[in-house]
Amino acid sequence: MNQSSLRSQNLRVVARALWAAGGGLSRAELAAATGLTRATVSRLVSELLLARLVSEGGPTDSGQPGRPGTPLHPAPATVAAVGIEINVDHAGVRVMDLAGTVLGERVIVEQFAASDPVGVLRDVGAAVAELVADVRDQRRMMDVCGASLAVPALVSGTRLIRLAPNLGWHDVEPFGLLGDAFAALDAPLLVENDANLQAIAASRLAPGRVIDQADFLYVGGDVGVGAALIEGGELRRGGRGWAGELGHVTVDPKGLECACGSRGCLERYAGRRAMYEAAGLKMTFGTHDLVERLRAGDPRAIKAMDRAADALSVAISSALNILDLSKVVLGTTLADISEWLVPLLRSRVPEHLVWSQLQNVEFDAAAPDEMPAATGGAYCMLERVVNNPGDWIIEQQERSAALAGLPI
Amino acid sequence: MNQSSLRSQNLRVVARALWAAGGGLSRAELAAATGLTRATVSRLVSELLLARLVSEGGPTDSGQPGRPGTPLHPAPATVAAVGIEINVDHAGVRVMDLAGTVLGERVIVEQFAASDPVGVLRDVGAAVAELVADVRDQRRMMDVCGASLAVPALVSGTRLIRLAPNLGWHDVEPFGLLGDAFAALDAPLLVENDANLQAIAASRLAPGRVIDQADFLYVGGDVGVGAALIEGGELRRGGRGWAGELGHVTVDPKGLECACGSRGCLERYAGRRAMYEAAGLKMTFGTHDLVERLRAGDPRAIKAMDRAADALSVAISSALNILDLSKVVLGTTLADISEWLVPLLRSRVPEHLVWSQLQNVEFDAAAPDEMPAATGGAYCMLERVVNNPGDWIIEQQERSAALAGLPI
DNA sequence: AGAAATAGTTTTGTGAAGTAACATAACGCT
DNA sequence: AGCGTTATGTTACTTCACAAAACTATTTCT
Repeated sequence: MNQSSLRSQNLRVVARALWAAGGGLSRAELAAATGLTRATVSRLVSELLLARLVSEGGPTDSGQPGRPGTPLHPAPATVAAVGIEINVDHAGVRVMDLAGTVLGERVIVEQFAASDPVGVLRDVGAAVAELVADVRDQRRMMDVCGASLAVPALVSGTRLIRLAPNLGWHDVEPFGLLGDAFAALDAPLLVENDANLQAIAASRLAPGRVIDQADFLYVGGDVGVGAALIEGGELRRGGRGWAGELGHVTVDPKGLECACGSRGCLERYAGRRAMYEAAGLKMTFGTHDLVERLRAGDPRAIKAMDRAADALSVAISSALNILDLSKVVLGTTLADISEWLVPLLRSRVPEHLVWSQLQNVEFDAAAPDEMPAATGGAYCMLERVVNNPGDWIIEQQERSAALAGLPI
Repeated sequence: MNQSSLRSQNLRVVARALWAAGGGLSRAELAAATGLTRATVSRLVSELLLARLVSEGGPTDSGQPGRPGTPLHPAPATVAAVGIEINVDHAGVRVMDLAGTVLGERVIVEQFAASDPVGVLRDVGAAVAELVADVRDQRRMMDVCGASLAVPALVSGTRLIRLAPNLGWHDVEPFGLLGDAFAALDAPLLVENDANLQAIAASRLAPGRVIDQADFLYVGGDVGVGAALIEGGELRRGGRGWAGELGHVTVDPKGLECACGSRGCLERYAGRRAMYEAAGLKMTFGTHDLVERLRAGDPRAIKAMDRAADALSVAISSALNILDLSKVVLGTTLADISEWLVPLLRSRVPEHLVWSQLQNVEFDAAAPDEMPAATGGAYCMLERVVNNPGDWIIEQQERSAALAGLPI
């Protein structure tokens, strides 16, 4: 470490403090929050202002004596990220700025099961480029700091989709397939498992603004069951990013056969397809049908849900025993039926826990969001900037230097 | 962060680089390894030499032209840590220096099941003080930088034993019970679950010297089954330090009843007690009897082991799916029978894994060690010094100032 | 013996944050 | 309105850690 890394470290500390508070802090308040002196904070803030990552608010009437501070905020609509999600029954794109404001979005309801990745990604890439152009037209100017692509898949590194059984994709490298218009954005792309990004969305109110006690197991269900681990507000990806594969945890070694070759996988009981089959329903977009049946008290639906709860209890308790977590957040399909599911889990999960005498388990449903994985992905890319403002500033300087070097 | 934290950060970087290499690096080599300049490394090393954390070796005949470098080593026998472990059938104490050399040890073979924590801890504390005094007599001088106490228990924070079913202890705070002679050492005490510390021992060759690819699930068996997670050479403790409770993961929801109140817990099949019962053996110290029967090809023993392997396959695969780990290290009891166990696990575990097509699972037995948890605990306390040499130096200065202020 | 090569030290320079004083801008009292 | 009080933000100067470069020391090779 040298002095310049000290500087960028403090730049980061200041930025994180401002984002964590959701903005509205003055320089003096930031100094108090970070332990740095007002002079140092002033200098760092002026750099963030120059880079247009932060903007100054109007003076506030505090009612206190003394010179009022100028509140600072994450800069609106100057730097933005694109979140993309592709799932079995829909795709979605969302553009979000550093403040967490959604600048624009598109949803495409369509079946992507057994689809052709080349065509799908080309269309999605074009839609992204169009959406970004629209947003840029409306607002004055906007830098795209990154894009994320959420897929129900095992992803290798941050680029390669190894296996997406429910889409019928394997070994797809999306970056090249999103097309020239997307490439022209010149934004880094993060390819990531959808449950991982949904979990990030569930742990934050806005980019860099982690909710209290953000240590939980996220369980999101769709056709399959995906899970992810949040510890201290951070996603635990595991070595290859495949952590949280709860869907194929064995809940009954003598149970139902699964497409994966094993027996008694959680997915065969608590996946959306499994529950719909057990409830005698036809698969459609969303969970409207199942919720309606449950609300009506349909015995087959209730039985399907009960069986799912049993399986989930075993798998979730295993995860909690292994990970030492005491909070579970349900997302997507499972959030939709949480009204019925959570009471069952609340009574059944502790039966399997070593420490149920010492600590309660908390169950929660994630806030409703049409495209939680796109949201989480956008958070990720925005936080790359907030967590490394120094790198972003240098990158931008290089970019504008390159532009100046190549006159139009 | 300020300049002094920059300094201590670099002190740490240098110390970690030296320890990671196992010593023997010259200042110039350290500079190359850390990216700092030779001048800076020189200054930092002189500080470490002054604090007696590092010592200079004799000149080496490299055969290369140019002035030969002076190799630096972790200082032997100047700073040491005490590792203590208490388990069902034995207790052990080990004193280890910064180089990883065992300066002295004691083993007490005795039954501690349903024991009185007050008496046990008093005796152990006295044994520790005696051992340290012995070592100090032999060597010139020695600072004790910390002590660790490993117990088969759920530990809260780093002090309180909440629940140790197999010892019959609950809500014990060991620090005060280890006695005045122990307190006179004036060393911080870390109380920790035994499997956690065994896993640390399994991930290192010496203090601060992490083995390659130190990402694994450690599974250690004794009366119960304990597990722990090592990721990137670091222990993942979970929020309360209870991570890795594999022993009570449900491997069969309709299985055998367990003392914990649940059914089909792993421990009921793969714990030492369960295996001994199934093999028709009487519990004794160690696993000698079981190993002998297995070697002789006794069918009951083989069947017991096979049933354990089945249960372990389910629990381990759940853990690997959830954590995205692809390596398992077996310790203690399970390491003793790994010759028979590992081939079974190698074929059965992948059946339950989502990514078994994409990645192999590696199984290993931990290196034999009479008291792995004491070793791991000593590593922990020694690494506190290596990872924060600046803090240690300040602490020592304060200590000697206090001594000077209170003349004998 | 002298050149080349490498190790470690010394000196000087740079840059980041701390310190302290000051300018600025509000409130409140007389 | 005028003045003191209080808090914010800025400026000039100091401190300190690391970088750069020159220098000394010690070895091998020719």
